[in-house]
Amino acid sequence: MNLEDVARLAGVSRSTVSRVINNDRRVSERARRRVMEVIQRYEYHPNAAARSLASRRTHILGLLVPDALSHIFSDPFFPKLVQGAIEGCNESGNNLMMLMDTPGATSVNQMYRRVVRGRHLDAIVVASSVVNDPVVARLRKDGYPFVLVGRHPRFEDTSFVDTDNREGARQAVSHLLGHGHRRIAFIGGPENMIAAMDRYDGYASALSEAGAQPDPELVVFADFTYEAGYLAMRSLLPRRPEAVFAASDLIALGAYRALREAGVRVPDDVAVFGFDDLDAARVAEPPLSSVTQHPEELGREAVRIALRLLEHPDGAVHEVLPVPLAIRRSCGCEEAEGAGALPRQPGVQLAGR
Amino acid sequence: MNLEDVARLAGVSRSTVSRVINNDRRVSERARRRVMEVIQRYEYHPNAAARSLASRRTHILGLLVPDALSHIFSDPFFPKLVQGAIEGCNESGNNLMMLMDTPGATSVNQMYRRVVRGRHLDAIVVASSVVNDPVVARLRKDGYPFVLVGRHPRFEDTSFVDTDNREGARQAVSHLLGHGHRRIAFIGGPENMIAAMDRYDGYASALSEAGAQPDPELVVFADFTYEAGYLAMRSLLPRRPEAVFAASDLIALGAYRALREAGVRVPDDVAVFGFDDLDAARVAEPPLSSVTQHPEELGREAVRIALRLLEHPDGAVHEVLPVPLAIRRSCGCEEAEGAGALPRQPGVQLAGR
DNA sequence: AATCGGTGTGGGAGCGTTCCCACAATGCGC
DNA sequence: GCGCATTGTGGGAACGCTCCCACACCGATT
Repeated sequence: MNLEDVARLAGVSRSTVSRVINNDRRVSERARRRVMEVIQRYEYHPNAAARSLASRRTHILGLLVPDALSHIFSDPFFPKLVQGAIEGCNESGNNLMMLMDTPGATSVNQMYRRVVRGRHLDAIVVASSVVNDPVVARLRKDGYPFVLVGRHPRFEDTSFVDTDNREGARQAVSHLLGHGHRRIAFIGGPENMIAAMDRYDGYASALSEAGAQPDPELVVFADFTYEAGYLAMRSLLPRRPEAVFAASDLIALGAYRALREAGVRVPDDVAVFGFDDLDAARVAEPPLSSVTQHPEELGREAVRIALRLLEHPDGAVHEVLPVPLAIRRSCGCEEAEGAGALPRQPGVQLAGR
Repeated sequence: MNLEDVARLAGVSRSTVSRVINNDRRVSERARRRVMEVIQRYEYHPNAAARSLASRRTHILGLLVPDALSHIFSDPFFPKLVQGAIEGCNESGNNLMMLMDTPGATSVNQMYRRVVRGRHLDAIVVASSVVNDPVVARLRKDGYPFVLVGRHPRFEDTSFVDTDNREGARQAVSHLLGHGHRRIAFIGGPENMIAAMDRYDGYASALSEAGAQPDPELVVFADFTYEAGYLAMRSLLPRRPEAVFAASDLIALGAYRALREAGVRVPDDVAVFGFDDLDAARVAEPPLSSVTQHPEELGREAVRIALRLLEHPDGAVHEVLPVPLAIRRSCGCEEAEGAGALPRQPGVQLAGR
């Protein structure tokens, strides 16, 4: 079943059918109706390959995520980002192709050749977040349309969406300062990740607003993981911080563990603030105050920007998403009623079989 | 840059270049060398659309995951599955397209039309897991190549990969029985999920091997979530179980919470066994014994089977992956040295900036 | 009555491959 | 020296669309 077949069955020409499909308005109502009828009856759908070949548009966007070796998929950030990107594609009639630099089998080089130079994609969303990703430079050189998730320090003319990491961190630390804490520790992510450093900058800027400055003794750069948070907190304990700002919830939860083992109470002895607002923050004990970010939004917006880029190739778009604080008990606040506690009613089905 | 250009530059015909690219052996060594040189120099890569159009192969596989409304992405299962599927594609020179039935925007119907009938894909991996998924019936009717992640109770002639849910559950419960427990509770997943019911069957079969049978009082069907586990455990507490087999680690961790709140010690008062062996199981307190499954393997194998299906369209493949137990402390065992405890050495960088 | 812009329609060319058939060149047995 | 596989090569047709140009037809303008 192809265009020609539909045309024959509807008694019109190939061109007319094509116009109907592409919503060209220069088609009589009568012709349009007859074509639509045939299309409906035979469940016709134009062949994607032929369409791409003729129109030079594949309606496929790529999403490049970091290599599998990293613990990247134990953090819900990427899954949510993927979900948002798929939604962004669905709402615009596009498709999402996953690109991942799996170790060994396919080098990023091979993948680049195959996918980018093979014209498989209309544009690409790069969610790699490491400062010196060679892919970015290459995409720029090839003039390939792409959008970054997470800003890039150089390359002002490159489009990106980002969470307002700096401002979120600043607010969180200001909040801790508001509780009267002065010795506020920082447990951060890898120093080669822009988002991680932006959060550090926010921490430093909140302190400086209060007339203080970061105490190197109270600052640790680690990984965005539970284990790293645990170890970092253990190393910080002897320095007697009054509060801890963790650059991710996973880190904060690892810190919880170290504090619990040391018999230190949260928030009474040490206040804790996280970043991400994962589900796990809500159900932690005590519920973890955290900076809210929405990776789904990041994904969805990145796709939208990529699509806009195809229409207006010049004109870089920079978009920064807001980061409200989710205030719970771990910072020392009384939690608002129902803000996150577990429900008390069973509401689950109790049954044998 | 296209085939013809390469041909001209190499002083051969279009056909010869095509043969070189497709590893056809009927090419002289001399011609092959000259063609390869040109390809290398200009970084030529064949146009995907043209290729698909002529060869009727897109080298794209689809991965259909359940709709976004579900909490599906807070469980690491799907992310890992996706990762495995990407690896499977990369190692075979294919690409992975994500398909998700996002609510509203695009109905599964539209997506089906666009992607399946538009010949966008060579085959599709269905990871939906609900018994009555209408997509499965439709794919069968259309004779479209597809592989299920998770077995399907009907449709014996449909290929699938699955975790050995029944056997994993059986072994876990046998293990608990081996510790001398008799009143073993079960907290399961949704009753319309095959995997969830397979785990229940394993539970029941372990009991029956021991001459017992499930006590309806001790069986709860819930969701694969932390909250559901928490609520289910609360409802079970009055029934005084000696042990609990949770059909997922998230459930088990929710149960931990309910037990802790009630002042019940694990494993001293109640032993707990989970399913999945998430990272979180290893770092839980006490470390959670769990049935190990590998969603990455599931994804990778599903892709391999899909590819095999393209070569041999008849001949359904059924593959069931083994599920070793990860024994830790929550079931009452002494944990093996280093089997999962958190490291004691800092090993993180301590620094200001 | 001749001219004009606007609207709907049809058909040819082209997108960049693969596949098939034709054919030249080579080596071999007789 | 001839036929005859075997090997390497070239070119046409096809894949199923989109895009562009040509043209028929209409009512309105001169």
